[in-house]
Amino acid sequence: MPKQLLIDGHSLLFRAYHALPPLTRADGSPTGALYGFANMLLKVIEDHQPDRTVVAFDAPHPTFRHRLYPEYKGTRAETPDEFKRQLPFVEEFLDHLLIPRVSLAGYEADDLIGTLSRLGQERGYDSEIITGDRDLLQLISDRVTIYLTQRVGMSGLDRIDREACILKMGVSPEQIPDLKGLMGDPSDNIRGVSGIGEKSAVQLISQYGSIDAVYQDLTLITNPRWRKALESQHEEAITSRDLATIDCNAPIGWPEVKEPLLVRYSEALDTFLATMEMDSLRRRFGRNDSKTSSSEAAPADLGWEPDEAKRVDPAEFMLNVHDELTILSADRPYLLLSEDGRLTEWPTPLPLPQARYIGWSTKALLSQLEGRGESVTFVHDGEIQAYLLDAEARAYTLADVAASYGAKWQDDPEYQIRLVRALIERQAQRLVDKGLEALYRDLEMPLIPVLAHMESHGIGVDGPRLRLLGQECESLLGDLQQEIYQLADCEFNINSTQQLAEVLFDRLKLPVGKKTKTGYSTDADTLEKLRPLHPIIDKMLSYRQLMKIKGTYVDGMINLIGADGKIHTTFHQTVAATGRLSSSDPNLQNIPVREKMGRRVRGVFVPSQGNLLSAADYSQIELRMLAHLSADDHLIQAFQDGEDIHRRTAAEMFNIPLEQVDSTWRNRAKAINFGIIYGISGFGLARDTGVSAKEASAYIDRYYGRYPRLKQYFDEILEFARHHGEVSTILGRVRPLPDILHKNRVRRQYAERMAINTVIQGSAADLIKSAMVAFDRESRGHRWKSLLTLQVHDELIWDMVPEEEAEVMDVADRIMTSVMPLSVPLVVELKHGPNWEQMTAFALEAR
DNA sequence: GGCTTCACG
DNA sequence: ACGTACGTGAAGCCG
Repeated sequence: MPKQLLIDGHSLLFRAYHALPPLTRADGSPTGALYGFANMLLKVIEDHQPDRTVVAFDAPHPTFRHRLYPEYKGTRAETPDEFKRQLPFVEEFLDHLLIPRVSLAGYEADDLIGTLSRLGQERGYDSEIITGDRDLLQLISDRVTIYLTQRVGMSGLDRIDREACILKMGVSPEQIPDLKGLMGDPSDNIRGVSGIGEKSAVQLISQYGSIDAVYQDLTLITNPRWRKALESQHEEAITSRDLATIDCNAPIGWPEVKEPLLVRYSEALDTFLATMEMDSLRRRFGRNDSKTSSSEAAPADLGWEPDEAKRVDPAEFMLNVHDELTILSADRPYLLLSEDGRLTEWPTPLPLPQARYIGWSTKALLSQLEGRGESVTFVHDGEIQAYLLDAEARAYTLADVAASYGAKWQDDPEYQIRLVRALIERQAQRLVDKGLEALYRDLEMPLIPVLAHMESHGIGVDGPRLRLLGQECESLLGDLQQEIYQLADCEFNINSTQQLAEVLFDRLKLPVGKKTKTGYSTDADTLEKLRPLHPIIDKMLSYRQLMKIKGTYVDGMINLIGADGKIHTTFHQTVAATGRLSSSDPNLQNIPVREKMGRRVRGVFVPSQGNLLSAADYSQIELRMLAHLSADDHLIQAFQDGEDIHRRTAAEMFNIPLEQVDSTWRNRAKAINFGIIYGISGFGLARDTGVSAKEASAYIDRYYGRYPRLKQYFDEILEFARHHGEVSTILGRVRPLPDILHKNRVRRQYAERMAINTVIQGSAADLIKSAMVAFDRESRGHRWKSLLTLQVHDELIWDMVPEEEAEVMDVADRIMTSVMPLSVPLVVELKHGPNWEQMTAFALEAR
């Protein structure tokens, strides 16, 4: 049965208006309600998958209300101005989506919705109605369902069918007008019978069935107060009931819906959203259908090409999808996918263990299968494909991607399997078109099982030692708390930045520093400046540090130790827009290392019994990558000479002999080198080094003076970005940069820094991922017991069998330094130890 | 759920 | 005159 979605426009807009903060455009005009409305609308369409959608609005001027009643709506609050001003935007938004909207002078949205549900029924449509107005419950039938918006928040709808209506209201849907006729409805200025409230009305209507039946014989009403009220207000009851009855015969026609897709993307819509400054919405549906089609955009010539020999003929590549022996198909629905990629049904043993499968979020599936001692080969993963096609989309579930292709959603496993296949096929073609198949097939796909193994192996944690560290923090925190209260001469919540600001800046009259959106900042930088002014600052800094350790690393991690005494992080392959991995639950890529106390957290990470931890980390990987990409002679020479790069930069920039560079100058040069990678600005550099902005700008000029090719290369990146709206890494990974030509300078410059940083950071990510895949391939022939367990951006860590270390690390070192030949040498530093804290450098025997 | 802070590369 | 360093994840506070 086809279904139509009927939306109560004002109701939804009001919900959005109240649920969201008063967002505005840069020029101050309000857009919060529009933004909320748009998101709710899209979500509802995505969730309900209707065949058509119509939005009904109350008449703009309810003067000629046909249901005659003088003060109709009189008690409703005045429509706020910001709300009214957004209505035209909402209408324009709907027009762009080609969603019909209806309104009619003298009629409320209720009547139009009632009429539309009747018209729909005549044409074979079921109706689902989205509203916050309970009056509409009277429309419920076996063909009509109501979804009520919640009173708080924006998400979540309450599905009301006949049974739910009886449960919620105490009467059946068709009895609602009679109920209102007795109890009234102040919000609609329906008076009802005074003296009869909700409880009484429900009792009367459920007992007698209707107002007419109640009045059939008032002597049957034994409650004298009810009888008197009913006797004296018969006319009132009838009028009120008629007022509460929705008119399903409003003089409107059946709106034509021309567009077969659920949500239609167009340039005009994109322009509209840009004007409204709603970039998250633009991304939500814009990107997948328009940008990718202009795909003659070649990846930037970045000086390094993927191995030509590894490239496949697109036809052969597509074969993986078409070869019905090897794929998951609707005829063989073995794999049931749910939203989060969880395996819900999988026969044992596997039907075709040698087959090559396709799927969605396959790392999660692999891990579960591994837990059952089975293994499969996935040749396609729709989530990874979607990420490579649009690294900014940020949501790649089957439902998200289906929606972006305008596909319908059905909560039916067999349908979803057909959908997976169709989407994977389509995305595979796009990957080929965009020149991304090598990155996809030779890097990201083979990386999936590598990550799955790392996750399932986990890393050992010394639980008792972690708990002990927690206790130590706790006792130190207790002391610090008392000292802080004493120095402040009052007790307050030290964890509250607001309360702390009050103590520091109001009570203690310390000078304020930078501001945040909500008040004065109390971050470590600000506190550091106040340190000499008051002894409380020192205590605060210690308190913050310990609190972080205890809260995030001790308490947070204790809960995540598995039954095997290990921690199993989750690596995310489709999160970071630059191509890096990320880690969560817990995040093992940000375990403290810089400060002494925090470092002790590292000490609780241990190898398996009898093993040691071994690590290999790339030295200065991003700067080396930059030297290669920019082909700057000076920078390349610096690395070829094997010097300390920051010292060398200081010497070059400040004209000091290499051996005379002291730590001050070296640190400045180091800050500049970092700044370069981040897409440097004079202000940012000044902020981080403490020199004046003017001085910082002068340093940048000197830097570019010394490394002229670098400046030229950055200009080339920006030029490319402006022409193509995206940049690419060394392996052709693409990041869209929609703001690169933005009229707002702040936004534009942010995009420019992203452009530069993404090429550098992303290329470094390509490199270490390549090394991981290559190492995995190489290690298969060796049957080592040592296993790779962690990746921290430029570092790999193994749970190492001591006897295997020399061989494993020799292979690792060789692969890491040679997997991607660059014009500068790659250097890997090796460390090992009994835990992650006490790691010492070691070198391999010369071979 | 947004804001602030802070841990890492 | 503006108002910025890049990329992440987690925790506590607050409305």
